[in-house]
Amino acid sequence: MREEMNSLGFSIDWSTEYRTMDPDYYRRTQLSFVQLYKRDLIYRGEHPVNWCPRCETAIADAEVEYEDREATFSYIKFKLHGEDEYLTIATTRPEYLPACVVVAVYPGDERYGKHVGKKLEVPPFGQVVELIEDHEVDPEFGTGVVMVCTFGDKTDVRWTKRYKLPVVKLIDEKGNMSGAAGKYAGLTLEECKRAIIDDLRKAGLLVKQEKLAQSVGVCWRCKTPVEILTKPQWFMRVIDMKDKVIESAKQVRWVPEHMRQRLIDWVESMDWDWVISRQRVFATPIPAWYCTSCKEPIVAEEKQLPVNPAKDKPPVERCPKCGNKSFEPEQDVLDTWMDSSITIAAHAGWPELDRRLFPADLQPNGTDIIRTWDYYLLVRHLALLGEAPYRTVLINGMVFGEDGRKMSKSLGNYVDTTMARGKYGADALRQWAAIGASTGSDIPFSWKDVEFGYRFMRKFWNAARFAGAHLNAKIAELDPKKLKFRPVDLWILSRLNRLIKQTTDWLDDFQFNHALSAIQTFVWHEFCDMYIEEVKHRLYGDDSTADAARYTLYHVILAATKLLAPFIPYFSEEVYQAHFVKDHPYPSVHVSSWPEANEEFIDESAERTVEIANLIVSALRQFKSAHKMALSKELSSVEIYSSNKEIAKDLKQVGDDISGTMRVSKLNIKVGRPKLAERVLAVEPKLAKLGPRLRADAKLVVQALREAKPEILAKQLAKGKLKIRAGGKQFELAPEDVRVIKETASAGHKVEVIDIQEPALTILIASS
RNA sequence: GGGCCCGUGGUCUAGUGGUUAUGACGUCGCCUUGACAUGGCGAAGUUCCCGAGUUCGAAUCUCGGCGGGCCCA
Repeated sequence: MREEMNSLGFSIDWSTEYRTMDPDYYRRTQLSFVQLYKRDLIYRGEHPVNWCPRCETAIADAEVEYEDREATFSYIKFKLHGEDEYLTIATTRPEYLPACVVVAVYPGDERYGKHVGKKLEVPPFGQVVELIEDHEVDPEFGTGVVMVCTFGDKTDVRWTKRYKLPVVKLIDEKGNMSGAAGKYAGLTLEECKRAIIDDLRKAGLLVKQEKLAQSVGVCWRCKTPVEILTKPQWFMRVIDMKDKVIESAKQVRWVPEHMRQRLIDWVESMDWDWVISRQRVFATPIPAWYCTSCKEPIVAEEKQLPVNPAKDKPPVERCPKCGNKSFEPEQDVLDTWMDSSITIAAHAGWPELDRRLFPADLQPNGTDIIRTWDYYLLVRHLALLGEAPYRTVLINGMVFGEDGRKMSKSLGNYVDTTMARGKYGADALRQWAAIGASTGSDIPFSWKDVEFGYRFMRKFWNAARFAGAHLNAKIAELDPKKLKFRPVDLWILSRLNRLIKQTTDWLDDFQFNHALSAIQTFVWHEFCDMYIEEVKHRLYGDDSTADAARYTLYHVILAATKLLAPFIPYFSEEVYQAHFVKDHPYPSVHVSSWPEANEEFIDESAERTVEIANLIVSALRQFKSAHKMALSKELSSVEIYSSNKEIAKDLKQVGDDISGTMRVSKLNIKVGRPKLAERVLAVEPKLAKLGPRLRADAKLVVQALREAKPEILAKQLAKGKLKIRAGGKQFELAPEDVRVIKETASAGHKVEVIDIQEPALTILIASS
């Protein structure tokens, strides 16, 4: 486990590892027990508890899982006492008939109202119980008459409490029928159910049986259906703490936000105090003894801890209640959540609390254990220390198989981390985990995402290798102020600094998928596909700006390596060792400083200019592709036209980059339109501009623009303003309110034409 | 039955009221390009589950339905 976690590159300080079974740890678990006992937050009592008859132990609500099973719904006749009339009840648990203590109907139910208050005879023994009304009865379900038994389910527990009904202990700790079951005593629940149904059928009291889909509470460990029985147990008084816990959960930051609600819903739905004693062998001993005479519990003194009551002596000579001198040890042990729920305080050294470690900055866990891990941590630290143990709870989703279903061995959709890591390495796997789903969502395992992560690293490695071949020791020391940067350099540096800022913000927000995806897109598409291709001609030629390109390559790769370090720790370390460690004081990328966004490098003008240049480069690539030309094929002459003087002026600064990248012998950038026939295809509204201004009239204008002849609209627009009538009203549109879609004809001329619509550019390529 | 979440090309997925809906995988076509052909360029493919409402404008907000997941009863 530990080896696997290290292999996956988890950043864990193993020097603070603890084991809840070590005496030094369970001393603290017992101390928390003793302290809460003294403050009456832990008590011993006899209450209904969930009981697993196979494990023979009490279990907490949080340990009950629900499974859909098919049950048999039996309709059984109960005779009205002293009358010759019957009421029919429906139940899935006829074996509980001997423990039936009352029968209930919904208040005001017209079918049964006249019988309320009368007595009924419960088969097969004929005990006489009352018919009462209660709003919790569902009149639509079954016959609308329900038998209340001790205890068929949690509703029975509420009714028993509400009406102070007697408790019949019908089943024992092994799940067998007790003496209260009369002639059925000793049978298992299943045997008893069959025997009772047989007897009822013979007596003519069984009306019918039907199948019913039912959700059954089962033990999370062994999947045995849980029973409810009463037995003296230790409890923590959590019901009284509901408001405090909810208030505290509201103060904590939850990521994603809505996970807070899950915890609150869980707390609000709790009916019982937390049963903390378990009838198991291996766990933290409960530090208590009992007086053999009066059964008074004696809890250990703090200074005695840790104790094992089976071996150690109680802190008193005589029972404080009856004076008896002999004691017996508590046999039960503590719920393991009693250990795990103080981990944050224990980790911070509690009872001597190191305030640097408490509360914890982050509590990360899956959606499945909000009601256990997050809840128990919260309720226990609130009880012990009066404050929440964590500032932020980060909830991740569950990992599903490739088929989108929960991973399970029986479904065969199971992939373990060792297997996944073995094929493409831990860093490829980590990228899938980071990018496979947004934070908090369930995430299907995906080999193709793992492989994509692997391919990304290969791409980046090759780019770094390429750059490395062009770099030398002095690059790192170049003074950027003395370098002749070209706009493409300023563009990629600007984009890099935006990326640094964005990535940092996203990581602060735990949006790992956004952060990694932005880095990947930047590295692969902006840096590799565009920037590197656009500077090759400077690196190979005798260019006075080559050092600026080298400086840029160096710093982009270094910063990207650092940004990637949390995602792909092994790979970024390899890159750092291969290219950067020699120039830096830090021996590892993981102890180097996190990149800081430098606002001075954010250059909107360079971004605007180069993004247009990139459109032109892409257009020329598409042109070569469409004409089945090799990318390296020379283009003898290219002319680029823009009617916008500013754009034309900007483009002149990047003309050499375009021609160098796309192998253009003669590149001309011109203001105006080429002397070729033009056709206006459409004048389209920019709704983001027109909508807020025109409101309801926007629709009319859009309609009018669609119906008018585009040529005429464009002609008017060329004069500065477009006047249009729509719905009997006059509207005036400026050129920036619309987009004019044009097509330049090449037919009959010895050129090929490419139109770019936004911004409007026309590219002429001489046919060869 | 209740709460929370989700429904987006063939598959998985991003999407925060605004033009032509993101990306990956898959499919198809093309290109030796000087780090990467294990690469690049491009194409086809989406009634954004359905219906109503709010709005100038809805994948996005509201309500209802249908379907799914998780947690609980």
